[in-house]
Amino acid sequence: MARKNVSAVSQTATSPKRTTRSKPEDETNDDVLSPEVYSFEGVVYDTYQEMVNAKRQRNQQMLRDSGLLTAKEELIQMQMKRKPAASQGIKKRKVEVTATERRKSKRIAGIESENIYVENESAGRFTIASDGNTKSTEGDVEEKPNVREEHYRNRVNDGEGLSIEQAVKLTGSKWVQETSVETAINFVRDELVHLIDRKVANNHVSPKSVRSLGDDESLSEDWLKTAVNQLSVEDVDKCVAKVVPDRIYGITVHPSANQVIAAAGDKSGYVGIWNVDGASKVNDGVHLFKYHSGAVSCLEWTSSGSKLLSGSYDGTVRVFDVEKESMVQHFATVDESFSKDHLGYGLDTGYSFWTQYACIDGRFMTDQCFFVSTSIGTALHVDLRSKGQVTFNRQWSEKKINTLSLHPNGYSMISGGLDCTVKLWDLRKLSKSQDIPVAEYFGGKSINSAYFSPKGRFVVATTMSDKLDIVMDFHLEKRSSKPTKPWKSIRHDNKTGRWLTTFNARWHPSLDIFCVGSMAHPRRIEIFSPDTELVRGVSGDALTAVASRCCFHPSTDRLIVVGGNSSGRVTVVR
DNA sequence: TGATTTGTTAGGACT
DNA sequence: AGTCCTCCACAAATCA
Repeated sequence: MARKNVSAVSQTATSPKRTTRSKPEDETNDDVLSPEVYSFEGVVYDTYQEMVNAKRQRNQQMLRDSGLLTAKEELIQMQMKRKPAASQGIKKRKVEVTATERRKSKRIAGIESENIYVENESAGRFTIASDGNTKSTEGDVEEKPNVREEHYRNRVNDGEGLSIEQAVKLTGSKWVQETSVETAINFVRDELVHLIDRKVANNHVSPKSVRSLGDDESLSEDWLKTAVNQLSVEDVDKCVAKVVPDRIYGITVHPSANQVIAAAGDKSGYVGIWNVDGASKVNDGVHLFKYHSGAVSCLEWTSSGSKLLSGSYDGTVRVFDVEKESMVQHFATVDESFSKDHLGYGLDTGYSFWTQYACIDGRFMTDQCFFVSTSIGTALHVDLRSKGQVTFNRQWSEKKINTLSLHPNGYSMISGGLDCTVKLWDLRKLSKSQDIPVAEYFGGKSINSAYFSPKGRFVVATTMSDKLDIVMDFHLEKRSSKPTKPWKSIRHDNKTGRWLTTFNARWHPSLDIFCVGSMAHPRRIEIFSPDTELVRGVSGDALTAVASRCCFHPSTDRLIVVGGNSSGRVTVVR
């Protein structure tokens, strides 16, 4: 029907050339506005309908050619074919269902409950306030639940150290198995203790990973490229384990050169340690503890590997001392109802206060000095060595500070948080009045995290404006009116939504590469190097969920990355 | 102005 | 296979 019109190249759909021709009989419309020639892409059609059909065909073809349809299909397939979650790791104990009768509400019947308390009711029903006020946020709940609140802010205790047995038992009947306490104690005594680097612990020698900085010829760019390209996550049975019950907020790897011991902290205060290659007949290598009552956002081993520091939203910093077999409380924020002698006295300002971040002060080879940031924009330094005191407590922001990072020079520190800026501070020049940052980097939106690279050349900031911003030599910035510009800005979807822990790009402890989770399909963990073009997204059968928090093993002989997801599973990439 | 609500988002547990 | 639950994440819009 269609005639090829060779001379119609100039005829476009927007400027049809009008010519007269005889109308088909069925077309009775004499309206001058109706086009008399139905031309589309150089082809003249007899009827309007034919032209429309041709146009539709063209559009269909365009859609097919674009690959959108197959991409859509693949996406659907991907979601349909979603693999079941890896079963290795902690398991809920099966609760025998013996009840044959339907449960009746004692509350509705008006019967007082005895010895029952709300341990952790989901939000929207009961909010258990820290100061002992129990407020129901829903109007239909008239009776207040019988809440047992033995400890300040619902913490696990009032500050005493916990034994391994206690920490295991606190995980609750849901998770504790008959052999849990025994296997955990054995793991600490037979494995963890032997992984402590005595030279580092006793002689204050820098750990191996730091010592090999830059001088090692084997760490060439080629080596790095090969190592990164060799990373994989394929074996579901070996690479993934459920380590904690809830969403992972904090993750780290033990610094031992030969073993992979991953530790993860979750939203509700659990800490799980996974001896990745240490599965036995009685235990699959995962040991679960609970010694916090709020999200464990930070986990960090001392460089000798003898202590695991944990910072939690519950306002406490604890240290799992492998040799003492104890989870010792190092720091706890309290309000003014406490004694003034209490370390952390008066810091807790109530409702909207919590401790967001904690990290070891890298200047000293000890867990006794650490930094803490808070939801109200303050940054603290605690030194337990001499008098055991808060060395400084500075208001560095109007809003929450998500991370702190100290430059290897020992005095340049950056803070990043909801005020959308990465601020540079000089710890030698903290004024008596209000601190003014040396420099500021504006990230557009909130800063999820900002860290100095191991040698301090770069800062990588993960921002809510969907970028990974790399700033070079930020610590050298001087006070000036010029805003700091990023050296590189990598587009990166950081919209994790409220069910997923936010992304934090984190450096290798001694190499200039960093890892970060990703929303991309298939799920992957990304590795970037700022000064080379090295970029890799590692995906594989074992990586089925978004790894919100990732970190590198300190080894420079081989690369190992661990990632934690929103169901408490840890994935090992190596 | 501060307070409150809503949109976004993924994964597993349960029925 | 489908429904429910998560709800100290943050941004933007709307309310008081």
